[in-house]
Amino acid sequence: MSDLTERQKSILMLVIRDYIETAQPVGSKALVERYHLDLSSATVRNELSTLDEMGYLRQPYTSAGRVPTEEGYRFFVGQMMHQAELPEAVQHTISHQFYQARPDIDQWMTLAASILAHQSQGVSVVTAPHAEQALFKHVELISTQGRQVLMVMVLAGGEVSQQILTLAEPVSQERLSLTATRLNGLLAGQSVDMIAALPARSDALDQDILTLIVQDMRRAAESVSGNIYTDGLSNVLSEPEFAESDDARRALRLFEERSVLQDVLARSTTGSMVGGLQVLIGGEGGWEELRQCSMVLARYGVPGLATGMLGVLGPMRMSYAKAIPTVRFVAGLLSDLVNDTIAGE
Amino acid sequence: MSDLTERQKSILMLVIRDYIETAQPVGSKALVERYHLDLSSATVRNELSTLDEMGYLRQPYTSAGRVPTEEGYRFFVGQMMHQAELPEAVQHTISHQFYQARPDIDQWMTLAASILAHQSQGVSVVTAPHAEQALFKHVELISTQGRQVLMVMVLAGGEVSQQILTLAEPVSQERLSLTATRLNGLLAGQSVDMIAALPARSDALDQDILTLIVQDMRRAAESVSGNIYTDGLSNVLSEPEFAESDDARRALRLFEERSVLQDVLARSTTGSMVGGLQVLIGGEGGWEELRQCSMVLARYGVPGLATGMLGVLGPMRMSYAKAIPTVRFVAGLLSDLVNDTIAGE
DNA sequence: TTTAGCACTCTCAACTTGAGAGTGCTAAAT
DNA sequence: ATTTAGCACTCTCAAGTTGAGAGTGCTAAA
Repeated sequence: MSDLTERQKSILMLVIRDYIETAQPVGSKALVERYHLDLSSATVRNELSTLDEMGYLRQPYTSAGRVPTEEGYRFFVGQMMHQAELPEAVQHTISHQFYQARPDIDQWMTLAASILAHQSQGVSVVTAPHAEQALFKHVELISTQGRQVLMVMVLAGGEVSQQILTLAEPVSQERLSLTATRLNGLLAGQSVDMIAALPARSDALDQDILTLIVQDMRRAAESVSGNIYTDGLSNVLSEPEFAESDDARRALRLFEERSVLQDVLARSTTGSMVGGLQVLIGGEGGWEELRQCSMVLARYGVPGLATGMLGVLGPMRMSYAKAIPTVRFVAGLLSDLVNDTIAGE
Repeated sequence: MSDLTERQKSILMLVIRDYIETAQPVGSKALVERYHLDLSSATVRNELSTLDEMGYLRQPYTSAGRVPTEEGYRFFVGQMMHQAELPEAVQHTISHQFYQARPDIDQWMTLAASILAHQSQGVSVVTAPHAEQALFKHVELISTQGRQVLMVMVLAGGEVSQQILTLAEPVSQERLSLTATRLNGLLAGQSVDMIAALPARSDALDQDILTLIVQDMRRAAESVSGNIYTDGLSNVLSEPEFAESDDARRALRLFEERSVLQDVLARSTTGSMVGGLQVLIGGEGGWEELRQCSMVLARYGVPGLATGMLGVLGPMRMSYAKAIPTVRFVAGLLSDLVNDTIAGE
């Protein structure tokens, strides 16, 4: 399939680049003029026609200009993937923002989403780092009032979950602290399954908390990540392909009902993975809702310990030239942060 | 201004109700037919013309039907305010959802936002309950690795904040726990200002943590609330008045850049407050971005201890008949939950 | 006070039209 | 064997044009 002449390649790239900029079908004459090609429009026309037959381009209607097909975009991305690098100045600005931010996972995630959205002019998605296997680290019990207790649990990897529980009868803060200390000693470093397999505790309070801990850990394990951070949703509406309100609505909905999004991220180990990045074009993999969209995704973090995903979603003709290097760079940055925070020195 | 005859009132109500449903200017003939009035269209025409002069209605262009003015909506809402109640069946469904949800503030907020958005077909906004004055309750220090420490702080009222800090040199978990215990004893129940005024601690670690605690409490105090929960953003796009993409974009942006939203919520003690609810019509109070919008807002919680805001935003012709009772009911429900969780038995 | 009748106004959707851009093909030129 | 010029043809899109429909205000009669 890749038996393209050099000239064909460069024409194809130009067509796609032009279409990404203008969102207009691009014709032979315009191409020659705009890029000062040393060819006549007729020659270009012949080449376009060949590329059309090969499936890289198509005409939205008879005698209109050419528009890239999914195949075309795939070729384009393939070329792009290796060359693209973020300008150093931009790299510095971004790094700076991260190291200046308050050292808190929530802040980092928000910042990452914001940067991705701004740089790529698309919609960004970031999930918090998340351990494949939840390991218990610490629990804290804080009496708020009467029989209400706030339980704060920390997992190895830094995930924190909190929950309010109501006890059968009031318990003093001292007793809660003792219970917490006891459980911390007992459970440190254990996995959910190990904890679940523990023999029942004689103390009723211990047992209650234990049950809750297992519940919480299970929940933490099953969700890709409780929190998905997004930004740039309003960018969707500036794209001409979403001017027809109905498509835009569906896309927005996708982001509000996180479930679909979780699915996409979870299954995204499939697909063509190049250089740690993954580009899904036209909703590859069967997401009806994303048929006109592309995603640039990357996994970041420390494999086996704690990883998360991040990426950019945009129309098929999104600016890959910006999205790809940005996603790559931010993924690297977050990996470093996770590494510093969680893994070895 | 309110010297309207009964007939004028009922015609005005009908016009507005009709316009809210159809989004079309409503004319005299259609009005008579649709609501089987015992009047001729000519009579209605005269009344409409009077209402027009009084400033409750206006014509978008010569010889078109009538459309409500802001004044008109205000009248409509005034009438609505007292009568509207949520059907019992719906009340039960909603309560049920709350008591079935996991007892966790985050869950409750998300649920509230979701319910408001669905019921009102608008965009919902909910802020977490937040104490006017931050009182320290508890701090926990958890060593994650090397010199990295996770600090989890709980305020009276249940707000939890977490932050990662890097120490100058590694410290053992034992020493961290001791420090936490010491600080907990020292600071329990104190306000930021009291803590800030404390004499410097001799122990360097103590002092570092203390500084951080003050910082964190200050931050918690100044933001209306760190987290603003929203839902139903995609509903914006289904409204015909936002079909022109540019307005919709601006509205969406408003919700992404939380800063403006915070402002609106913070300043919203102004405005006509009836029965605990507040209805802002046409961006009353000078928010250019909200000129075509209305908001139904309520404060919930335990005054003086912990309160939050919740509300619905929609086009000026939003369904007040749904939004008002829903907001009122959910506010009551959340107040109960806050009360159960935080305040006295 | 209410109503019928009438002339008038204005919008909106449907249709028409012409310019512009683009194509494919063929035959000549390189 | 390529490349190019020329030409007839196709299709879209934006700009007018038009007519039906809905609505109004006014006047005069009930």
